[in-house]
Amino acid sequence: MAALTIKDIARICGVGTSTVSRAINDDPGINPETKERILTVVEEFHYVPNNSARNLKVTDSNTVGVLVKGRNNRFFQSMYADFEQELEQAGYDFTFKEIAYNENELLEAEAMIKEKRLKGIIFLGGMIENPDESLARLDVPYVLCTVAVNTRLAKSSSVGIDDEKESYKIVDYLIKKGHKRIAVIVGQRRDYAVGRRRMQGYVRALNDNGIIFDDSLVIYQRDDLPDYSEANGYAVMSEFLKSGKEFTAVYAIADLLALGAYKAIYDAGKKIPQDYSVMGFDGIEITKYMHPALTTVRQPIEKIVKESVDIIIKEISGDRTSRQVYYETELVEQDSVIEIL
Amino acid sequence: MAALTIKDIARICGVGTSTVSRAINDDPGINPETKERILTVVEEFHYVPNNSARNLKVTDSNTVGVLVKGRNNRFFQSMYADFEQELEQAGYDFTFKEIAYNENELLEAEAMIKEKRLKGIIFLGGMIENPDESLARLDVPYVLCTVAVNTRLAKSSSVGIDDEKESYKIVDYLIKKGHKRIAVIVGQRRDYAVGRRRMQGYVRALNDNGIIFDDSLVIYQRDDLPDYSEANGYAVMSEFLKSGKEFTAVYAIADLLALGAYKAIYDAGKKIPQDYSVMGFDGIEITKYMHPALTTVRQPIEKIVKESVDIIIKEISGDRTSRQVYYETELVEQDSVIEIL
DNA sequence: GTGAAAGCGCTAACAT
DNA sequence: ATGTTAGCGCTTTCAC
Repeated sequence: MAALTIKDIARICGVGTSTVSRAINDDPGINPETKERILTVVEEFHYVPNNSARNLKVTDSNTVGVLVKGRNNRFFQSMYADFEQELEQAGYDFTFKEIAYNENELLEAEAMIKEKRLKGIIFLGGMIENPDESLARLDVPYVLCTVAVNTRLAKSSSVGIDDEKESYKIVDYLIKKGHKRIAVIVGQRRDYAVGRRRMQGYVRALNDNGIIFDDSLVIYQRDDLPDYSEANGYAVMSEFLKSGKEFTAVYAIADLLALGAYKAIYDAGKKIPQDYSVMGFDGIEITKYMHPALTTVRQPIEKIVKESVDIIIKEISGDRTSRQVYYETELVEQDSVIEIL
Repeated sequence: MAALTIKDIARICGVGTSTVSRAINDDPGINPETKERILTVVEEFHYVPNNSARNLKVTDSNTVGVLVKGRNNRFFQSMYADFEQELEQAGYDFTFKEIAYNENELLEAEAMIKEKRLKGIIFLGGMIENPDESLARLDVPYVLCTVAVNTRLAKSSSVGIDDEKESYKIVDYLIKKGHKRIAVIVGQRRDYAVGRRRMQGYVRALNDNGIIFDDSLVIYQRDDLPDYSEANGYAVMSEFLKSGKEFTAVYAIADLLALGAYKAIYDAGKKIPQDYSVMGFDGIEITKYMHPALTTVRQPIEKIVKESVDIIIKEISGDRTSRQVYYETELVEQDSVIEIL
């Protein structure tokens, strides 16, 4: 049961290793009969090539990596199928890698690039500081897809939405529906990524509508529960309801938080939207199945993915122009918001 | 920007490659000063070792692989964190790999084993025919974790639940609550995996309680929608409701299907549980946040994961006894079932 | 404590 | 069309 190598197959078939290599890699310059004979043996002995050896040797991989910050993030996971499809259609192989929030995406990216000889890499999610500088040392083109950054980008391509602006849209919508006391479930206290941007949009919308910002309506996620989870939304909303603060609407900066908030509100014996209107952010599929269906803004993930792939391919093909593309979200009016007054 | 190799670092530091290797791998037999000097250079030049080369050379990996059948399966994803924790605690590295439903797990397993020099592999989910035979050629120990099989296992270790029995439990519970006309949302028409087993439990529970099986109450998932998804549950339940069949409870063989069914029922202007009781299967977290919270059976994922890891470690350590462990689910009585009559 | 050198399994020149 | 061979970048004896 010792692992078979290409040499073993070559010996068994009485051919050279390169011929075996040609057979298993669909190389054109090989006699079809020889090929078939070899493949039969490969099949019979269940020979499986060692990818490490192949990766080590191969110079021209044709593979694009997708490096996802955060395991188990439903929003990003909903994009995987699109990435697969787009990359496949463009003739690229792909490899996904999910890393934990506390892992360093830059190191991981470099490791992936070397290990798999990537042609390009797409960063999905997370927060990268000064990408123009920190990512400059990558050997291959990269695209930041829904990645939060703290600087204006010049050299780094990016695709996503403007979180501040879209957040503004939500709050403005609630205000237009007559809401003045709008609670908001934001990130953890020191969230400098999307949570912060969405919070900023909230504040600006209030200001523009002449509503004084009341920080007692700001609900921070707990740091002892998973970020952006139902459990976190439930915990903080339950607590907030107990505080007795007056409000007519609550805006959760992620749909799953809203789902948790729903339960907290029901537990308190209140009704949505009659007692409290609720809005979310992201537009994940589950919002349709919530009861009542959650009014939210939907990120155009198909467009975001397609553009990310388009850019990485252009860059791989030599066009190193960096582009920053922002898409608008779509306001999905469902049943969780009521007009008041 | 050409990729740095260990040779480059060695040259820069004026040492041999093996010394660099020792430095980056925390090898004990190295002068601490030399080590520090090398690591400084490594840091400065952002040298990242090539994992393919390392994997190729290394014989003793200490890595366990987890091969997941099905991308984006929320039930399995909820187990990842536990796997990580258990394996880490046991001193093993791990690597996850998700493959599509139509990919061959056996081939993929062999490739993984070779590429990463795995010490053992855990199959998560899916359906494997005749594992005793088909998996015999793997070079390393393996455990089937929540994998459906069509034979009695002798050589293959497995951990999971008895789907038939647990399904029986659910239906029996509904019957004890007075329900006689119980619709069931099952797998696609030719599902030979867990869907089939759960269906069998449904039938047996009816029989044992003297209720005649009525196949017009069996609702098959559509094959043009994702398996076990909210969308599928919604679509088939909507259709079923239109048919006007009489029933008082519906049992969905997966929680997400139940979530879809909820919406279908609401859309029809009916109430849960007053008009229809609903039960699910799996006990994923979201069931707590559904409205009303879904009564379901919860798979003891912590136990399942822990036992899987324990077994693989024992087998790796030389104890090749094969074990088949079945856990009971926990009936989580929430608010979606009402007693009738 | 450190360096030289062999070789992991494969692919890609280069011969033939 | 096929075989021989050189290395990809690393770890690991084995000398020193």
